[in-house]
Amino acid sequence: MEQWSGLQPALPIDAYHVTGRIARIAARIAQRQDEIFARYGLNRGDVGVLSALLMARPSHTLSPTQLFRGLMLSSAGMTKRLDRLESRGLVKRRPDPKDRRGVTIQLTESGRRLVTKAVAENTKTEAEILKGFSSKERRFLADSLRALLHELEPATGG
Amino acid sequence: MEQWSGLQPALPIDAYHVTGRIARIAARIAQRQDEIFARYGLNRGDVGVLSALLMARPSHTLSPTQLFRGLMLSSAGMTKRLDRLESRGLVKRRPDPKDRRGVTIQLTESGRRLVTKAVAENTKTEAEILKGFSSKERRFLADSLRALLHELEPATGG
DNA sequence: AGAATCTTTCTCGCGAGCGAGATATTCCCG
DNA sequence: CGGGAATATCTCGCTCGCGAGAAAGATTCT
Repeated sequence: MEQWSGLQPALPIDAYHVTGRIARIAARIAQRQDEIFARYGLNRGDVGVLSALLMARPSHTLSPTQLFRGLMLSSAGMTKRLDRLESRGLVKRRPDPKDRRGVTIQLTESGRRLVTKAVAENTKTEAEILKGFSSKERRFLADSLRALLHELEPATGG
Repeated sequence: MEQWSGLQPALPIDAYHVTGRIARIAARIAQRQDEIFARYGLNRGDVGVLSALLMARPSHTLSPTQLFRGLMLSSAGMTKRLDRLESRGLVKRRPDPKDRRGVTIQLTESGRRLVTKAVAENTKTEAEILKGFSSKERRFLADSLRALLHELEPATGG
């Protein structure tokens, strides 16, 4: 941190130096993810759904509502995504036994295998991005971003 | 899982603690921008074009190629954006006097007024996001993000 | 100069997500 | 218990951006 700060003269940091760069970085990361996931026939949204299900213990099951809220998507968009994923056999819709309006979305075994591979490759690639950062710098960055995210969505953590 | 504070040592930071948060923050910032710009009848892409033109001195003029490269858009997408903006009188297409294949896109006076207002309001809102950060923290964050962006697009400066 | 190649912009058709609203079910409260 | 409000999912029509490729003009090389 000191090493970077030392290089900069005392100019005030305007918000767009942060927000603009974040937008741009996010777009670049998204591009890379698109390339990687395309090798598995998936797009970023698909992987979002599948990996949310992968992390949902113990049964790899969530409701469409949980999914679209967690993934910042409309319910209409989620319906379409789930249609695509289900038609490829990566997830399975079942009636929710507790709520007859509802549906549960379960990751299939083939979905589990596919998303595991895609995520592993992406993780490897993302680690590259941070290779120039020390352990301390990473922690500071991650903590700052957590604070920023908290500013933007007070309810949740992450 | 995410309970630690910045003071606790020794937990390694995985890349997704950075990349995942950046993606999420970018999505939230985008949501806010969408709300603000919608009040002026604009979307984020429109503002990208208009503010690039606004910054293009001295004549507020750029080519479609400069625009779509700088804004990470396809040429097809840029054509459509420019169609929309031109039909509203916010920009004007003229033949490029130096290259008869080309076109120059010029911000109109009404476009200039509109984008100036929209950007001013957005800037005010974005400053709010960083209000919890000290001057040092802002600098660290901005510098880290610049380094990260440099990692992702080596050619350009951010 | 002429041919091959590159560049610039635009057209076409498609995919993905959104908002509005439909339908079925559950919750809340008198 | 019953009626209105809330919730869960889905359908429909729309917008936006993308990839592929067309058309016109510029550049390069011999």
